[in-house]
Amino acid sequence: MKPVTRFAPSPTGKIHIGNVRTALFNWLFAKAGGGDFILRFDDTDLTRSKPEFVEAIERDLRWLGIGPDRVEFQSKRFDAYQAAVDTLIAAGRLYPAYETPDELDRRRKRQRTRGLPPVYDRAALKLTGEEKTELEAEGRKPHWRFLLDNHGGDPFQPRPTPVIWNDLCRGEQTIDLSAVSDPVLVREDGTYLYTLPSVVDDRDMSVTHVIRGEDHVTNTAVQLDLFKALGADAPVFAHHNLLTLPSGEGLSKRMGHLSIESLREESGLEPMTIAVAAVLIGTSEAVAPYASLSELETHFDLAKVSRAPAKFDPEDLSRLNGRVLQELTYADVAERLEAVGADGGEMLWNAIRGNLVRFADAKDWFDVVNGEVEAEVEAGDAPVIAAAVDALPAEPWDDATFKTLANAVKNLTGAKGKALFMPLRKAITGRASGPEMGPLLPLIGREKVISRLRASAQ
RNA sequence: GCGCCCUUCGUCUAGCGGUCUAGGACGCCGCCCUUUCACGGCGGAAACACGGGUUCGAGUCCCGUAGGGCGUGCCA
Repeated sequence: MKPVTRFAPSPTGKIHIGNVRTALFNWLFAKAGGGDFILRFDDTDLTRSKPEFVEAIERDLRWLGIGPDRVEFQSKRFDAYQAAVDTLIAAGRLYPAYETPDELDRRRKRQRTRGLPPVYDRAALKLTGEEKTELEAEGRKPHWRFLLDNHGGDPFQPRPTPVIWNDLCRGEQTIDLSAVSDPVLVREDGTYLYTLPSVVDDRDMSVTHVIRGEDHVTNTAVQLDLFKALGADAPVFAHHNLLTLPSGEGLSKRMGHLSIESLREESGLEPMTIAVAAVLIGTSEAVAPYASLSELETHFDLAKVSRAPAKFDPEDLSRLNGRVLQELTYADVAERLEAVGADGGEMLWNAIRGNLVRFADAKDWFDVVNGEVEAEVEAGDAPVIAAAVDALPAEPWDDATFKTLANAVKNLTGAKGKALFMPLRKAITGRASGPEMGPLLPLIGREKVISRLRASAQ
């Protein structure tokens, strides 16, 4: 059976590398199995969900190369959720409760101070018909809780109720449902809470594999019970470890400069840099500069994901980016170079790609080769530069011309090593560091070289 | 507080009782290449959280301690 996976962000903000980890795990898993990837917007919270975040998330994913096979919106599926609610009520698995959030909060605190797990005591289950009528007469509206399976025990004396599944990342998992509160599925106002739409959608959309962060493991136990209550086959689950910053804090804390949007636009990183880091950190695979998602796919394996949280240092991203850039061929980047006015041909790309940290740096080198440069040379450099003017060979030039020039200057001035090369590099490129001079020199051409040397010899 | 998970070089990790004088990757350091900086090539330093068991033998199994993550919501 072809796998069907989904990524279900709520469009209430921008996504970061942790979200991309989940999205890519799902996308890669689906593609590796020849299946489909669904982008499903969890926009049941109509007030917090914003169309601009829908767009931003789609844009970020598209930029990364993650094309969804289907896009779904939970806000369009309320009928299906209501049908599930009716089914559950008819089955006696959904019951009305009337406590206010304040009451529940106080109750939890009391349990906690007594050293008890803060599990809902199912008091609402004891309400008689008259009591409910009375409460509603007072204007109270119920919220609805899903009655978790107890293995047939007394609901007020829950027995240990292990829910067991084989997790593709974590191996066999066991969660005791008797330590979990009956989850609220429907609010007073009739809106649905995460758990219900998630399960109903996974069922209706034939999702075969749910791959998500380990913060969902308890949810999975509950959802497995809900699948069963709805008479649906449950998908296979996988819970990957979470990424943290070097300080140990979660990624969402510093969303500002770590959103995908900012990594793309402010930091100027390559999509594959983000993808490789997002997928491979926290696994036993080495983080390596793969050139495409399909190449990444061959190194991706849920079983290689660690069970411990992994530290991720944003500082490492720019170095990785340089390695990614270095792997790109002229054919890979020709269009992009053209678009930013930095297309100096294959020779130039090959000359500079080993020295780029960000793609935008290519434009700088294009300008070094084709535009004007301003050199900062020291007084002591003048003799070497002056000698270079005299020694400049006639064209045609090739990669060896710089060596010829350097030797000639060496003979004229006696300068050697750094004292020979740095003045020439600085005068000709306006930079103290950069790609090898050999390939660069013929690209700049004699005319520009000589005028730059003259300008610096002053 | 309670529950679940986790703890090997700076970081990500391999290791599933003897083959571990603990392997790889990134980073770091050095050397080479380059008569330059960088790129590249080669090499080096660098770790089993702690304490008890079990065993002929423990990084590997068990218990405890410490530390970390997650959960414990009418958030997702």
